[in-house]
Amino acid sequence: MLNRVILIGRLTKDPELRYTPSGVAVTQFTLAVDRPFTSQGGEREADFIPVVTWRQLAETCANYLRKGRLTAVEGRIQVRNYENNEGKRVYVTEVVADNVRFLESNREGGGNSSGGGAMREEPSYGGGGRGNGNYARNNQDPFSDDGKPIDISDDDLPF
Amino acid sequence: MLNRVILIGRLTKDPELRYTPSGVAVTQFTLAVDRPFTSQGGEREADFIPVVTWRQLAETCANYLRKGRLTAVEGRIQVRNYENNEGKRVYVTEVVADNVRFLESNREGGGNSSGGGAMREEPSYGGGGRGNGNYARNNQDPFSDDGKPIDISDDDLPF
Amino acid sequence: MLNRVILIGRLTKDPELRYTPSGVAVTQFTLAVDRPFTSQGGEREADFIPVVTWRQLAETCANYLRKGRLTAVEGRIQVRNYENNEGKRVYVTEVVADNVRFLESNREGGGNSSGGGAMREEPSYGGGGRGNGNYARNNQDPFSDDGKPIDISDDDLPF
Amino acid sequence: MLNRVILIGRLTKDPELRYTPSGVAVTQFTLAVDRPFTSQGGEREADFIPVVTWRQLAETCANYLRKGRLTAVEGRIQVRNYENNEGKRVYVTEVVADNVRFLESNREGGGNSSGGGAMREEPSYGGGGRGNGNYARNNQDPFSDDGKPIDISDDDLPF
DNA sequence: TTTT
DNA sequence: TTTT
Repeated sequence: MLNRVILIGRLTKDPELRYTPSGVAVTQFTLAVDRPFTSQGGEREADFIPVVTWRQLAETCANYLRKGRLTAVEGRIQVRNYENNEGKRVYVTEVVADNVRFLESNREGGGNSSGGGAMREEPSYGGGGRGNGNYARNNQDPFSDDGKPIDISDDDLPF
Repeated sequence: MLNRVILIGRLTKDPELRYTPSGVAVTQFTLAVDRPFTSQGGEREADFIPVVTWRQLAETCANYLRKGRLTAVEGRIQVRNYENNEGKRVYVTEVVADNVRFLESNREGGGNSSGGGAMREEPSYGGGGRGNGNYARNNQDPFSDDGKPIDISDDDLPF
Repeated sequence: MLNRVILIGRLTKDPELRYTPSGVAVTQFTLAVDRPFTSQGGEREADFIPVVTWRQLAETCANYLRKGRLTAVEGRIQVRNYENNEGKRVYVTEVVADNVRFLESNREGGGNSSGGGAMREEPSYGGGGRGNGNYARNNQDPFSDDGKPIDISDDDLPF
Repeated sequence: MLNRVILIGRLTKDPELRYTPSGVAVTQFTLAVDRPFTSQGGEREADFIPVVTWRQLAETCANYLRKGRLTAVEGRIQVRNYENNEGKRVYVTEVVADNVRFLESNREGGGNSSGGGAMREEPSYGGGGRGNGNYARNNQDPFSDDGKPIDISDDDLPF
């Protein structure tokens, strides 16, 4: 009934913009979120949390986010599942973002530090597809555990 | 740097209380959280989100939560991984709760509706283990995707 | 840049539906949110937090919420100010809700306990006014500190 | 029953560290949080939200936060009230923080941009007072509406 | 009575 | 000036 997540962390890589078959933009990235404590043995001090954004927000994220940038994400936890090529059901947990805040502007080329852009998704119930439709089916998918792309289809559209 | 989750949903089963080898109580359950929208084809309208609680909070949850109860959970997303029996690294995403609210009291036996108990974890940095130490190694683990118990060890203690 | 609030509490009174001069529905109510601890002297164990909802969500809240009902609210903190009749600037802090969950359905008349309704605001940027326009200017306003209605005007529309 | 706030904004002034009569550290500051939209008339595009921190967290905030710094705050909404010098009950709404993240390190003197410190409050139920006890009773209080200090006393301790 |  |  209620499902809300807020994260602040850093991108582990540059984000990856793709399009569904019907041309809807999707951007995925992973946030490294430092834990507030250290483990006994000193290991594992961050969680690596997959994030998905859709449509206009996806395009803005692809344009402005880069590896290492401090970023705030608001969204909800989604557990989707699909059948992998061995016929096994695989569960993927990710955060579907509806609000992303760029806490660090780009530093290269003189580096303004004037705040950082921002974006909030405006839900478009039944809106038409955007984007150019070139679905990068064979892209490396950082969320797949077997190095194969996850089939992101229009069925995965969050609304 | 910041990792906060708030969920309201219903338990898919009775919670499961176990103990780590050193005797720390752990309770796991899954929350079914209805999505605010319906999918095009009418399928998949809830997320099933695994939740873990530790120590005193684990024992309170095991005592008071039951299948179907409406429950609020506050915590953080954790991504742990372990090697399964085929030598493959498996990633487990779950919510480590530090606050659980029982939004429905028990209905059986006359059913008071007087509010419902509550529990907030008091972090005990370096505190001693509680519980009786009988680690139920062969219990069915609802989080495992292959029907085998996940090795929950003291390394998984969140603080 | 980010402003998110989640509350679970009980209504201190029935909600109050009004309309702005241009006919936009507004519903206000106060949530009593119990604190997780008791004060030394045993006093003050709840916060009383004013909540505002707009448009369709306002109408749904007015229809379904009642005094005493357990309710979850998601929104943002807003600090507005206005000049009172003594020419003094008064600051009003309230939660502008965009998501309200009814955690208890109505009990009277046989009492189904089958979940409770829910509502999420769909932001309508520049949308037309709804409602019948009868602005109850002389209604008792529970948020006013002097028994006079706070001038809720179209300037207060959150988007 | 549940009361959670997360804010990202900038300090409007340097924070102010004081001590209660029994020597407990308190730091107050105001966060300017930009709204995600602009008003019709172009006015009021930020909320100015008062924040209070206690004990160790208060001292860390006083040490590291400065006017203008981008800062994340996690906590709960608190509505306290006191009687002002005209015998009138005044209501003060503020966020009691238990987690503060410094999203910008200090820029002066070469300016590292290496992440920023952080602090999470460890609740000390019934713990003894810290600090040196010099309660600055006549300090200017930024939260007072009449230029007089609000009586922050040990009764206001959040636990 | 405010931040960038 | 409050809810259960």
